[in-house]
Amino acid sequence: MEKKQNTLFVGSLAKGLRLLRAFDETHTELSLGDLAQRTGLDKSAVQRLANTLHIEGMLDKDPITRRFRPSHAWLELAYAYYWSDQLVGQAIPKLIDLSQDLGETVNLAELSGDHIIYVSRLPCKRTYFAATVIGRRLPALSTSGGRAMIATFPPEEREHAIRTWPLKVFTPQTTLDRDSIRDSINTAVRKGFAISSGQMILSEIGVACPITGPSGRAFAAVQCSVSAHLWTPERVEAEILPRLQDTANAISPSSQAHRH
Amino acid sequence: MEKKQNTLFVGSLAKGLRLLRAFDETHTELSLGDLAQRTGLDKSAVQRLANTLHIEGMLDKDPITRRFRPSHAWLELAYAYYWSDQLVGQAIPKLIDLSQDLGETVNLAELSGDHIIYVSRLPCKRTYFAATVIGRRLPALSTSGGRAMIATFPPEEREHAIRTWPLKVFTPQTTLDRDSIRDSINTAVRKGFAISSGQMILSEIGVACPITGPSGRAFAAVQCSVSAHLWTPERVEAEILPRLQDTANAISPSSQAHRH
DNA sequence: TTCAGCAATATCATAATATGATACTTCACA
DNA sequence: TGTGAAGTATCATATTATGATATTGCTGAA
Repeated sequence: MEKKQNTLFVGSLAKGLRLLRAFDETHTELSLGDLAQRTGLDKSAVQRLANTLHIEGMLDKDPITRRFRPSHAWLELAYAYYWSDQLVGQAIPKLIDLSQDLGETVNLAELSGDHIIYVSRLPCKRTYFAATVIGRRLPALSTSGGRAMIATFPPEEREHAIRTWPLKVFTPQTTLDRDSIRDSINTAVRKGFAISSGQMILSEIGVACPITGPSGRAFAAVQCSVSAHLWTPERVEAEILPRLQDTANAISPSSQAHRH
Repeated sequence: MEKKQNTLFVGSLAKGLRLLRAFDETHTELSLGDLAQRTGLDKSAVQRLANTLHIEGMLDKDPITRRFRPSHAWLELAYAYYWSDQLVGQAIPKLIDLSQDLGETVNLAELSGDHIIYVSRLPCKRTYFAATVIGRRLPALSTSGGRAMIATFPPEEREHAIRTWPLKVFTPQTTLDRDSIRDSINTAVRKGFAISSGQMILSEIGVACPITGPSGRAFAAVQCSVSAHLWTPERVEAEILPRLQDTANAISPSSQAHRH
């Protein structure tokens, strides 16, 4: 079978993780066959691995359909994550204040490679389900939060990100033109925040401020989403931005190292 | 080494999962030695497994302290979980409405064995960090949500739960007396909701309504927490309960099977 | 600076463990 | 009742994980 590098690598464990990652927003319930297909693993291997994950409580098994689903243990992992991320503990009370103050949806996003990931979300109004779920990963270049963070990078890195980081179409308005993304980020460099419209969801305006530590480089951002039917970018800048910026400034990451 | 049952069980995978579970609220950053100690695994095994988890992106490694931490992938798993749990999608918009309406913290709890697990939390006021984190598991008998659910069980099962399910002290007011818990649950049977005081946090009042499907048996509950300094149980029942109950009734689980 | 002590990392012969082909069973649907 | 697809069980084989040991690198004390 495929030889995975050296003796410090446990292949069976890696394969088991592939089963877990086979589940996503469109694959919520998978049979053995589905799992084999999605992971590219042998039928017997999937059988054994899935059985192990089931016994260990990582997968629920529907007794009638025999299909597997993520178990509550997946939420327990998120629980452990939250305690390990100091920034979240720092930020949560201030985000609550902000969301109550603004009456609009407030998010905490962290940089995760070339994507952002929503770590905390406080919905204040009905929105799409996808806008309420934590753990969502989006291309950093396409989000106000990502642009706000990239704007804090040194120029060469900034340019490298603009040139090479991935893009993906979400709405007809999603910008795939890297030059206009560069303009947007340059504006963020000057102004200290980023605004975007309709990138992820049509008629949605996003505004974000970076959370910068002593180094000046941001690994996280506070973001606010509002409806373009009720707001204009100008009003967002006038009414939302000041408090958003105060909140971002008040959340200073404690001195310890950050994930990269 | 320890022989784990049959040939349908992949020991290495199970061991890898043990590493993941070694992280919790008080163990947020673990060295190889820590991991070996907490999992009871051999030093070499831990080295290989942790290395694998790191390569696969499940553990972040601090380059200077060499210690491991949960990675963003743990949130991605939560993300996948949310899409797989139909109840959450059903409930979220209604919970948002409710929290805006009440101006108080609202939670969605599901039954997970003999514990409840918080699946969705909408904090409206500053609270303890622990009260904002999803994935928290608590003994069902000690929470208003758990009692509300148990109250929907057939009498024998109810009694079995009251007699055997675990209890744990969280505050000086946490009830360890199963007779008084039985009283509380019996009240919930009659009234259709449960109220508790100071069980998890001092000076906190919790009120919960079960979410019942066609079978009449609940696997989830909507719960609201308020400060005992500002509320009395009577006022909670008069002012919060009606809207809480409406919300719980409006969230009917779709017909598919539930995790057990 | 040197040294001691500890933890992380690398190596390797061994056999235990995962492998995957195959056969059996169950279930859904015709 | 029959057919096919999917889940389940078995087993001989050698690949893969094992864990003892050696090496390296780091931290703090002398």
